Amino acid sequence: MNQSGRNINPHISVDCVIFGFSTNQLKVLLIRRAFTESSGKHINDHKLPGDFITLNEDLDLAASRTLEELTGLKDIYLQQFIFLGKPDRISNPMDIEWLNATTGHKIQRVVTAAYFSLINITDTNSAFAIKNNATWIDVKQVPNLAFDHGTIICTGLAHLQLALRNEPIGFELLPEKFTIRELQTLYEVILDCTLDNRNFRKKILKSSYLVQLEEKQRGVAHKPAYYYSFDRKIYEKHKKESLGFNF
Amino acid sequence: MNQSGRNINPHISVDCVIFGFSTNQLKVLLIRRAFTESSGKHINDHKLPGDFITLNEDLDLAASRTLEELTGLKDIYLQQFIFLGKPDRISNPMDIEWLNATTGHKIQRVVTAAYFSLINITDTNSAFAIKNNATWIDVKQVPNLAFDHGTIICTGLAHLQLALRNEPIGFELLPEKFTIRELQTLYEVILDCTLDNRNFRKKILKSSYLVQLEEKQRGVAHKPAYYYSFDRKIYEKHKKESLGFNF
DNA sequence: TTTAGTTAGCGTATTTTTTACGTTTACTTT
DNA sequence: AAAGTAAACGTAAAAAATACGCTAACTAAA
Repeated sequence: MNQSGRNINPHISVDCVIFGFSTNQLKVLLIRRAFTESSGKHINDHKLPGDFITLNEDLDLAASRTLEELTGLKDIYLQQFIFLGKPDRISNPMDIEWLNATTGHKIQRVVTAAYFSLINITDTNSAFAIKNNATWIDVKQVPNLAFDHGTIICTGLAHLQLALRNEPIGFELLPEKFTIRELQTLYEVILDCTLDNRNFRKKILKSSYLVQLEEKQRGVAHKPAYYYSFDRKIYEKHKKESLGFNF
Repeated sequence: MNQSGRNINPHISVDCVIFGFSTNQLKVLLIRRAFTESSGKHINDHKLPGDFITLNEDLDLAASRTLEELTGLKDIYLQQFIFLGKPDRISNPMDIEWLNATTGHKIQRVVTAAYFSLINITDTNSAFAIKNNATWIDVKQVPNLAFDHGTIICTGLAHLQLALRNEPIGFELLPEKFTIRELQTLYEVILDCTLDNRNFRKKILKSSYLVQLEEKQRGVAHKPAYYYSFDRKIYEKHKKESLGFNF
């Protein structure tokens, strides 16, 4: 089956670890994959979103295209974190059969650029996800995945953690306005640690780019919290390079 | 000229930003490129080390191969940092002509995996570099380079800085035994900052993986410094995750 | 209406780290 | 022997991080 399948480059693909934050959990968007092998065995598992690039497509644009197909959103936070180039990384016959069937190409060797992206789940249009058999799954409850996607997620999470330590990218996962407790919980689930609420709020309120709104929470059985928003312009203006180093 | 050139995959390449530290300077290994265009114009510039992968070669192994060809060393510290996938990133006719000539392929679109590596320059066998027209150049004095290699170096340096803040990888650039002043200078040139020698030594001597040797410097016109070595086993054993975050 | 439960927010105290800087020691050169 | 220089030892102050108490402010239950 030579060159009669989709108009793709069958050697280069992008995979996306799409992180979202909801109900105090860090979640990842996975695609349910269901098909029947030639042997008659029915497969029902999950995989990461991703696709082969088209013949002349920019890798970053391919990743953005994948995100938009699943969420309906443009200009989503997107960060490369690893590329996978072992010649034998696709060796499971089931995976090979599935790839050949879905691309119309005889897939051999694939080099993959992996990205992680951050989305506020409530911004997404669930119709897109439903149409593509995509579902949000708690990062701590990821099932066994196709290909090397489990490993990719672990690596993506490590890169997300490192990035979050150095830049306030967590805001990409939150709605326009949020409470300090929501921000703290976000940091706790991503960094997998426990933070003291009193020390956390003191620390982040020292920044000039966290803006307290006049609006407070409603309908909560405790003292209502103020809402805050992230002022990216102030952040970019006062962005300071961290000069410290761990030793 | 189809498939009659070198036995390579003409679509995927690796580029290496090889950092070395010498005479208190962070240096990068560049390849001098000299050839005559079909128009008769003589080109004499520099480029990063790199190569196309062979047909079934692992990307990481291709990068290691490139390093070994230039330095004679195996098992060098190697870190991926970016994957370049814009379809039009090779557009300079001179670069295209050079690629076609040196590969024996009609090169069109190239996707490149960029790595940075860290080498103690004195460990290298200069015969290898000489043979390959490679020369060490101060990172602050890099000339205009072929392709997008200038951009790749800048990005590589940023990744090196981030990595150095989080892990003591600077030791890869130093000899087996070194003084604290050498380590400090290394940090200063990579992070592009000035550190107080008294505070720097206090900080790093708190770690258990910096081992003071009995040997001291000789032939210096001031109090001789003690030599130290980096105990990787102690480091791996006591490696502690940094739980802090910048805000 | 009062009470209970819960979290937000304000706060103090202590510890740790960072930063700034002085001084003595120990070598080579003059 | 003196001078010059950097290593090493050190103190002090400031800043940041950590630990934790307590009051305020809401809803729900009694």
